[in-house]
Formats: sequence, structure tokens, C-alpha cells
Amino acid sequence: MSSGEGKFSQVPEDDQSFQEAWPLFVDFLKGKDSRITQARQIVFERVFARHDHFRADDLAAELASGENHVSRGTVYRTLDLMTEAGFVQKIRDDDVHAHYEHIYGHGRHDHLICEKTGEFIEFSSPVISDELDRICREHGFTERFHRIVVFGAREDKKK
Amino acid sequence: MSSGEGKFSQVPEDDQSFQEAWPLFVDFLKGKDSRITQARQIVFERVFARHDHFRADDLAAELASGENHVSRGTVYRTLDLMTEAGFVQKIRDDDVHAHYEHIYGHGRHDHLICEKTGEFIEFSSPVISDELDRICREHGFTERFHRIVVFGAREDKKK
DNA sequence: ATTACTGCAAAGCATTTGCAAATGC
DNA sequence: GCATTTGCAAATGCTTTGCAGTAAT
Repeated sequence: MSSGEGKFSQVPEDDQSFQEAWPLFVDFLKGKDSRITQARQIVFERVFARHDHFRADDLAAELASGENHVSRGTVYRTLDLMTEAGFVQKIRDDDVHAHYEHIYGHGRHDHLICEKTGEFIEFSSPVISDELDRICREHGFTERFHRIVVFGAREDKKK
Repeated sequence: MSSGEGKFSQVPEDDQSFQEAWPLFVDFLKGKDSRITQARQIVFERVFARHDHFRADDLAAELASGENHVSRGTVYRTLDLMTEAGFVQKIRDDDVHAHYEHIYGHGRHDHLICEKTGEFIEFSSPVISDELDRICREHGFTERFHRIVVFGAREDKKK
């Protein structure tokens, strides 16, 4: 898909994130009396190797037929664990397919989704966060997390 | 895609909304060389009779076995038409099931979703809209529509 | 009379699950 | 050596679709 001006491309951030995050996931699993398995590590690593968002079934397909086989079921199961542990967030919307992205080291953010190119543009806004806080308070509501998705199109650069 | 030019009804009663909206849907269908059928009217009416949001499959199940039979396929097809015409909006999120709600006479709004009760609390915020506008502009992005969902829980009031 | 629409049931398809075999601890 | 996981594949469950009959124009 888009490959051009990757603003993160010069930083080996993903790899570093992985190095930092994996031990945390290990702890998480231990805390649940769950096991540190090869399949889980493969999935975890693959998720961190991906940039931005990805489709669950896409990842599953990729891993189901690579050299590091991980079955579809296991990919979905591991993605659930990673969500529970807070390493990925689900961003499923108008699409039937579940999308995920890893958030460790990124911080929460939301997206503008270009319907022409499928591109995901990240943004985050304290103004909106504050306002949502206010709204929640007003309704006696405690937020666990929120999701904002703006559908539309990126304007063409001046022709 | 905004609705209700100038005619801000003070009475957002569902029945009245239906009375106002149905002719507009008729026009929409005529404009597409589509037919005004009994099934479509039943679905349309049922949607307006519902308060707030509902699940597509729920509506389909209801109509598939009532006195006014409308088959599942037709319900889904009609819901698509209504979405295209702007009478309902899809609010699908963490759930596999598609949710809809009619927006005619309500105006766009977003939701706090209580994970304990499944309750949908509506809100709308000019502050957020303005901020989103600003963000879109900043990214050279044209919004078609957006969706904000806040997951969490409503605090117990008393007791 | 046309031709779109409906109903039904079968097909799609992402995701989940049951169970025997494999693997972590 | 046991319990948890994995890998299949079969099952789910919402949604879509093909087709023949039905209804709208």
C-alpha cells in the first residue's frame, strides 16, 4: 500500500519496541499462569514488525503459510491475549474484518481513514480528550477507552 | 448529506419522523428507478419505531417472524438503501453484529457505550466537531462522516 | 407485460471452537 | 509427567447472493 514518506521508517522503532515489550508480555503471561510458547512469540514479533494497522485475517493468512507456521486459530487467540494485555488495540469499523495495530510505544491515537486509498492517518488531540472527559463526567460515565474514526478522503495535492 | 434544511421539528417523535421521512425515502427510491414496495415500507416504519440503536439481525429476526413478514435478505437490502439515502447510520464496532440507528430528525451524534448494561448514551459536542474540522484541515482531509465511541461503564448512581 | 423485488435457502467469510497431538514447565 | 497450547477442520453466525416466483409500474 503506501510506502513513500514513512515518517517512522528511519527509526528502528518497531524492533526496539519489540525488545522492550516482549518481556512485558512474558510477565503478563506468567501472571496468568499461561505459557510462553513459540507460536506466541512469533505472533508477537510479527505484530511489532507491522507498521500501523493490519487486518487480523491478513496476519493469520500470512502466518499460516510462512516458514514459521502459526495456525489461524492461534493467531486469533494470541491477538486476544495481546489486546487483553494492552499491546494492541482493535480498530474495527465499517469493515467486517478486524483491524489491529500495536500501541506500545506509540501512545493512543485515532485515525482519519482515506476511502480512496485506504490510508490511515494518525492524529491525537488533547482538546478532544479533555472534552470527552468532560462529557463522561457529565454523564457519570467512566471511560475505559474510546475510538474516533473519521472517514473521508485526502485531498489531491494541487494539480 | 445533512438533513432537515430549516425544518427543525420540535417534536422528534418517532411516528412524526416517519411521517416526514417516508415521502423523502419515496423520492429517493423514485430517483433511483426503484420501486416503492410493501416490504420496504414495513422495514422503514419499523426502523423509525425503534428508539435509538438496534441490531440489523435483531430487526431481521423480528420481521422474519411477525405478521408483516419481511425476509432477512430484504431487511438487509432495505437497510442498505436507507443508509445510502442517509436515514440510518451504521454504528458497528467491537461487536460482530451490525448496529444501526435512524438519524432523521435526531442529527448526528456519538455514543458512550456501557459495557455493563449494553446501554448506549448519546452525546454530541460542537467542541469536538470543531476540533475534528481543524485536524482534517491540517491534514488536507475532507471528512465524509466520523464516529466516536467511548467504551466504559456508567457509574452506579445511588443505592 | 415488463422488470424489479421478494423469499428462501444456500453460499460466503471472518472468527471461534472441539479435540487429539504436541509442547512448555 | 501433567496441563496448557496448538493445529486442523468443522462449526458459528451474521450477512450476502442466486434463482424462481411475485408484485409494482
